[in-house]
Amino acid sequence: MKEAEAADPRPYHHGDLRRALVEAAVRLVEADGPGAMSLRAVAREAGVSPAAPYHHFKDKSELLDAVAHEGWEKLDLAFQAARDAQTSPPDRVRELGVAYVRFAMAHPALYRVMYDCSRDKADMPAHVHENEESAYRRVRNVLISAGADPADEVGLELATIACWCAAHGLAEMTSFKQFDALKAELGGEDAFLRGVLSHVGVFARGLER
Amino acid sequence: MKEAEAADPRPYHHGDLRRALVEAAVRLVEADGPGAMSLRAVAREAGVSPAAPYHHFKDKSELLDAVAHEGWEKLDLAFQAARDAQTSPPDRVRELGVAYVRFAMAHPALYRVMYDCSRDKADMPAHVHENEESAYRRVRNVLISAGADPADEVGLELATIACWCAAHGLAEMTSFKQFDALKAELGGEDAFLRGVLSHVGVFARGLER
DNA sequence: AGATCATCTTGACAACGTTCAGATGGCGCC
DNA sequence: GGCGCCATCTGAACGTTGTCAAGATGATCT
Repeated sequence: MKEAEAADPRPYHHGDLRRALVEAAVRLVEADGPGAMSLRAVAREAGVSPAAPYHHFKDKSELLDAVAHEGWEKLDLAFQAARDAQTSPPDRVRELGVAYVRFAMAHPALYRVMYDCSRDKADMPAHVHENEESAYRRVRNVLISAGADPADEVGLELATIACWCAAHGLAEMTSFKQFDALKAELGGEDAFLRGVLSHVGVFARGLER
Repeated sequence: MKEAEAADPRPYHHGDLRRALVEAAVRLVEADGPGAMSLRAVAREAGVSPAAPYHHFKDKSELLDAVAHEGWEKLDLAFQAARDAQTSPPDRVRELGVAYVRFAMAHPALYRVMYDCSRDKADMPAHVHENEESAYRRVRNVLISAGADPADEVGLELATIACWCAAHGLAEMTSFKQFDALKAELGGEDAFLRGVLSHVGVFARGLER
């Protein structure tokens, strides 16, 4: 085979399996859900034998890690867009949250894989992925540019975590509840998302103003 | 076999399989994680053949539904305790959140199953489980007793959703990040949880007071 | 007692993850 | 330029899983 699949160093025998496998995996995950993604199906899709993937990934879970990595990169792209939008800094925090939830709604299966992988690697103490970390930093920086005090390490971290939690919670929630009535009443999905994200302050009642 | 397993109507042949299966399933899930729970292992644990469960559950997923149901009931118990605690109504909202997260931390695998099941049944339009719904109502009622306006349907629902999202997000987060440094700095886990839940107000900056 | 019906077992099937011995072919070395 | 090496891929196999169909078992009702 001399297909010359337009890969930079034109590395292997096949063209560039590994890349082909990851792409096939992402496609299958997004099409039929994470549960339906079998190693054999991925190999089939890529046109290789069921054992071929084992020369590029030690495990099925390592393939899923690669899929998750792809997801974090896409999320980072969505963040970039929201961060560059021309809104006032405080609004930008909220818009980042909206962008996050919209990403999860656009790629529900991918989103699930991203978090499943994080969970399964939680045994290592204080381990963080690069991409996961970069997304975290991005939120943190927007908070600072929105007026948070960079010197208050603890407060800043708590705020970042809180943002993340609310956005992640809402993202998961919208994946199995439609809230159609609410959305209609509020005049659209965006209004709904902003509404929820704005309202989380209820937890703060009685503390911290 | 005439074991007479102390079941109310002493219903079946075996004693009360179904109950035994659900309990074995919960045990296995909590012990080795949701992924390690196989139908055959559950049957083995209960001392029956691999096909026996199919007379009580149409699917593996239906067994998992039962496990999830068990989980929602346990969560409801934890809520009950937090709701009956002698705290001022506004604090009670936050303590409900803390109780929720503590439940998730105490039963991480069960918690995961609860949400995986909800997700997988999201195809039905506007379908809600009874237990899921009851937990939802409970939060809503505490919000009302904490001073929320019961007449403002939309606002109340948004607030309930927001509480839920923040708590669920934090619950998931703590399942794969330890936050040990932060907890130490704040003087304990409870302080950490309260800190995050109190801080979610950042999303509200620029909107809603 | 004898029939009925839910309950449980046996045995089978396809699909899966994973492994291992061997085929294949591109690359550097002489 | 020929040769050998080693990464890459194949084929076949093993054990396990979810699921199903056909038969055995035994409690319950008349």
